[in-house]
Amino acid sequence: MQARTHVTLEDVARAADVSLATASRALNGMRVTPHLRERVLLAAERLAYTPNAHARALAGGAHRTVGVVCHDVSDPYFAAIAGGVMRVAADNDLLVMLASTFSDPEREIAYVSMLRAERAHAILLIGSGFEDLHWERALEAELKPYLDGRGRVAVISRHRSLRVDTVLPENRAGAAAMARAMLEMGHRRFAVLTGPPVLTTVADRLGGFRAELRKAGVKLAAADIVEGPFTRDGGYAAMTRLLDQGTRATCVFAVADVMAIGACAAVRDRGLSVPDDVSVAGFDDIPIVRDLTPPLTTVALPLQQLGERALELALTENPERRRRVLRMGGEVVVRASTAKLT
Amino acid sequence: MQARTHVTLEDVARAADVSLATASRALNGMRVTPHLRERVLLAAERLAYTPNAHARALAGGAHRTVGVVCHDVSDPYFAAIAGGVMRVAADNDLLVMLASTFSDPEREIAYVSMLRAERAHAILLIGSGFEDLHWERALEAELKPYLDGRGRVAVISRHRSLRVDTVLPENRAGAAAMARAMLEMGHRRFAVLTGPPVLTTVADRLGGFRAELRKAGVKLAAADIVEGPFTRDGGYAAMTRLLDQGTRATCVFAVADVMAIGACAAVRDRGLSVPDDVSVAGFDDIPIVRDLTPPLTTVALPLQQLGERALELALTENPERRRRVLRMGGEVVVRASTAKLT
DNA sequence: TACGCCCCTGAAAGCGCTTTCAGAAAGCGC
DNA sequence: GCGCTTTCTGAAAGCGCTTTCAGGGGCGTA
Repeated sequence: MQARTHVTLEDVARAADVSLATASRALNGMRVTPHLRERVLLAAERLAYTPNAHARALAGGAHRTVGVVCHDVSDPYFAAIAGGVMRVAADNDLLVMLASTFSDPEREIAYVSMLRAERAHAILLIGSGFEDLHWERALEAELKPYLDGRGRVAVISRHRSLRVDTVLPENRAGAAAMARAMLEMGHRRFAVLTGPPVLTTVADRLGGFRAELRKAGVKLAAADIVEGPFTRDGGYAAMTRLLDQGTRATCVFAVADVMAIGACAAVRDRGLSVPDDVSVAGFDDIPIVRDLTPPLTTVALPLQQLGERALELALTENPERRRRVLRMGGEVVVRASTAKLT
Repeated sequence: MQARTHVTLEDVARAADVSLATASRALNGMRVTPHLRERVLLAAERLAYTPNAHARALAGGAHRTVGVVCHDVSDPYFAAIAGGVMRVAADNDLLVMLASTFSDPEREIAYVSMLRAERAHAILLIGSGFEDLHWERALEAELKPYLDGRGRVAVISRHRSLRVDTVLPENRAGAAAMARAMLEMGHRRFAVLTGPPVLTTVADRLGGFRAELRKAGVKLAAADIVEGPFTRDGGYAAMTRLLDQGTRATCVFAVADVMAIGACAAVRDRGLSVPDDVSVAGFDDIPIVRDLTPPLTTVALPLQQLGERALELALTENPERRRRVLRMGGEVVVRASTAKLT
């Protein structure tokens, strides 16, 4: 698209018979005689002029672009968050560059590098956060110019040492609350369907749940923690394995709703019932879960708001240059996928 | 982010004690004495140099960026398509600029303009297509530089006159097939939950369904076509209205799965049963619908592939400069949300 | 009518990179 | 060892825009 096919400011200036400088000023709303301004605007309109964003950015003009990195836009969790980001972006006339890493840390770094090359105004990392200091160092190095500046990065997830503004879902507390809720409902035998443990999000949810059980003196056998990819099918497979090994759990906690959905399907496919034979709980409260049968008990996160707040955070100056942390969500929503044990 | 905080090629060249030109060549893999190349690469590494994508684009170098415009990323339909786009983008080292219009045609045009300003390699319009020639003219004007070039635009949806490469879901044929399937199951009284009629996608689905009924001599009363926003809640509200007005339909066809999901909820909330009291069918086959109870009968679209093919289309040269049209999907998948009428 | 001040316009520099164009260095044959 | 060709390197010219810096015109004041 770099062919001679684009109208330039010079073309407009010539058509309006003014200098380049004047044309630029007219287009950018600076003081120009109304008469000339009109001529320029008209010429621009007639020629269907679109300023070259690259030239503008290069010359130091405004360039309204933000970068967002997530695992997978097609996952309802990220889609919902992205929805919030998009809303704020639209309100601020920002163009969003979205990248899916498909959970590959290398790709995450590569994308951040590309966003840096694009000189994105702000960078948002959603659900990043790997339990890997080596990786975090690399990310930090990549993010350097942004970190030095005035806080134009925000993350949604916990990072071990990265000093950036954070919107933190209450993963640990939420999972703990879920454990408490299930204990109160009389459950004593649990199983957990977990995702890749290198993700801090997973670690926190699993950790919070376990800790609370331990506090209550309830054991969680290693065999009852089954790991799988962070997807519907991952949940299905994990639950199937659990069933295969003849688990005695009465309550299964999946660290993400999408996994819980798969788990429910697996239970049903065995001819068992949720919640009569086994209670299933999830995490996230993605929109669809209230329309399932039975509707899913889960830990609610205000997903759209997560995205909104994160972008707002990245967009507002941070004069004190201190890491701002916004904790959100974490309430247990009990629906019909979990039953009281009598 | 335009402060003096970024390392430039000049810095690298100086550090490596070579000229700018040599540094550029070394970094871009052109012929340079191995000895010098290594020095440059090392210097670049040490300084954490990231080329300025704007400068590069401006100077005519490669700039790997594509623009995607959709209604709302958080909608499962678009999310799934976007997933496909992301996959192909990742394979091609492309950065994706994603914009949500929230179904506002003005905003759609504004975004295309921004993408044009960014000199995006390719532009993808997903589910665009308004039944509004005035709008289409404006869009065409905005897209001009891309249309003149060698086919770097693709759309997923039908446009009336826009001459661009198209990945076309079989909306009309799919809806017709659904009508046939329902007729074969014995239904004779129908209702349709429809979206904004200005969307060609909606028009085609509604049109295909109606035409097939008419062909079979089955009437569809105007009162039995209820319109609502293209969302879960829109479907819920529409179905509620239908129920309120005492519809006698035995089968309700929603022009989108998300609406069908809302419709099912509305039916249940009335204490009625899907499919015993009323059959519900949708369109799209978004991933979640097979996990609903009952699983949703729908017209299947290979959503992810839609996105993949569209981007591939936009990325491949089109020497003959003819509009390429790829028709996809449209098979009826009968699940348990629809019942035979005896 | 003449002088000074202020605002507006135009020329030009530069943002960071790629690429052309010569010139320098190196390689070859005789 | 000389002169030619063949590489490879460095200087410089843009890419399209914003912005500084003077200069010029219009106006107010005496």
